[in-house]
Amino acid sequence: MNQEKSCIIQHFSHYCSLTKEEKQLLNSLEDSPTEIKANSLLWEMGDPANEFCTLKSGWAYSYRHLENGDRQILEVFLPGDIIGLREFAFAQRLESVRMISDGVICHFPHKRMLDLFQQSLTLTSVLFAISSRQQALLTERLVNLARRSARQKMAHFLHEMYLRLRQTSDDISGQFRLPLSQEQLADILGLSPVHVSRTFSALSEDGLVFRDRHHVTIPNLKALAAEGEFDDCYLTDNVRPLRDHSS
Amino acid sequence: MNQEKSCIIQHFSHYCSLTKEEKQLLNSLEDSPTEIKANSLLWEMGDPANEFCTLKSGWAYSYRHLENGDRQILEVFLPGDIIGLREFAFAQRLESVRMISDGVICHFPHKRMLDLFQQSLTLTSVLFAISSRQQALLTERLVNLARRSARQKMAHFLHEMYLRLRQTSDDISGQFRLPLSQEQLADILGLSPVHVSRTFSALSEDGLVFRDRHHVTIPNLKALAAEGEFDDCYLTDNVRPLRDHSS
DNA sequence: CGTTGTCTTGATTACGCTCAACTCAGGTGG
DNA sequence: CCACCTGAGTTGAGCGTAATCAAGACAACG
Repeated sequence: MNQEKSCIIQHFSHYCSLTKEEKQLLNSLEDSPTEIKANSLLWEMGDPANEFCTLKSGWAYSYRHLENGDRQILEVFLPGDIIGLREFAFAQRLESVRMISDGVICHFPHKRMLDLFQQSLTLTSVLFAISSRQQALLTERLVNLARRSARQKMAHFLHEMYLRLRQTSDDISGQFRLPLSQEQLADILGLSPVHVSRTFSALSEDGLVFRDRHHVTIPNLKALAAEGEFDDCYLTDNVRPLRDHSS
Repeated sequence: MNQEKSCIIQHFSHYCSLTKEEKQLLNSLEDSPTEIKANSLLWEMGDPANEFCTLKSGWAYSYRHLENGDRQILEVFLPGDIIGLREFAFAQRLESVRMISDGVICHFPHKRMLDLFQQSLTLTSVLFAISSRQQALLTERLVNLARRSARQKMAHFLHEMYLRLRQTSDDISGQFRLPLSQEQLADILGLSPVHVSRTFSALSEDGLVFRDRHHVTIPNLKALAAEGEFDDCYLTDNVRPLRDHSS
């Protein structure tokens, strides 16, 4: 197939084993890889929406601005993720998307969704499953934002990021790079940057998380999970591989 | 077709005009209407998930329990809504669902999704669009919970409910029945029941919302929108009717 | 070595929570 | 018909978590 393993194929393969034809179809969708600089805007709320993107490398986030100048980050995208899936039903972007680091994205016009729907029942199901998973992440973040203390929010978020990173990179044994400023963390967690700093200190004092610049160490994953009431069922357990009749 | 207009057909028709065959297919999916009592549980988190439901009449909500006994309500479902769409990719329920009022639901096994995917490109697209819209609602609630004051949360939520109700019931000119206790409102908005009461009083004093038991009056919709920074683009504007090539 | 941006630390403030008492409406039974 | 009970909603007092404001530390970079 392709020398450099397509990351969208890798992503889809998490859900279901794919036939050669399906892989080819997916490959053809990921056809225009574009390099993109850290901190640059993919699109802004209100822009016309007629494609989504797959993130081949780098990190990105979607966010919304509020009238008082606050900003809420909605999702953090990692390599392999699909960006803008949510806006399939809309003519305009509902949220802005910005790169965190340098990266490569591929464009995927909404129109071609219909090709995918027509040509493969399996891929249709998988795409639906991916959308479901994104919703589950969002729901979890909602609960996190609405109901938990600053400590719990931080603990939960760090745990989630650790698990998501471990799913693609092979084991990283309690350590990872988190290329987010404390201001960005604040915008994710619904806190002030100042309080993010304090919360990090507090977690550190209790030996739950250590951090040096953007390098995070989690000495005891279970302890962190307990602190953040983290339950990974929305991330891992139950992702069900749906199968085509014909496969 | 069907004497009593199927509410799922009505729902789908919002997005796209449907052929006779498509309507028949949809009708066949909504095959086992079941009466269900107020306050009864549709399912609980952790239950096996192999179907979703369409809500023919009555209100329902999905929620999550937290360890400290708090509860977060994730979504409020109105007649015509699809419940449990998010869990398509999962083997277990990620959230519990409970009826608010007496109602009627129809079951729709996940397996039959594949029939739908195979038989109609249009319906596949519309289902995707419905899922997108639900995500948009969820995202909006997330921003609301994370970043707004109690006043704004209330204002925003009431405005959203008003618009959603107006989309199905014909014009209700600033008044509607909101069959939610203040405890339920608190669980939706991430507030304490006590503070919901205070916030209602505050909004009342400023003439933004009047309320008698479960009857809500909004004298000035624009003022309420301003208070809650409400922007309806996620609800109405941009829902794009996607069309099948063949139609 | 100075500049810049990010992070830290301290002091003060405020929004919403908790606890508790009270009101009120609706329902029940004597 | 009235007395009582119950559950929802209201109001007040005090408290706590996190926000805000402001000053200082620190690292990276020119």
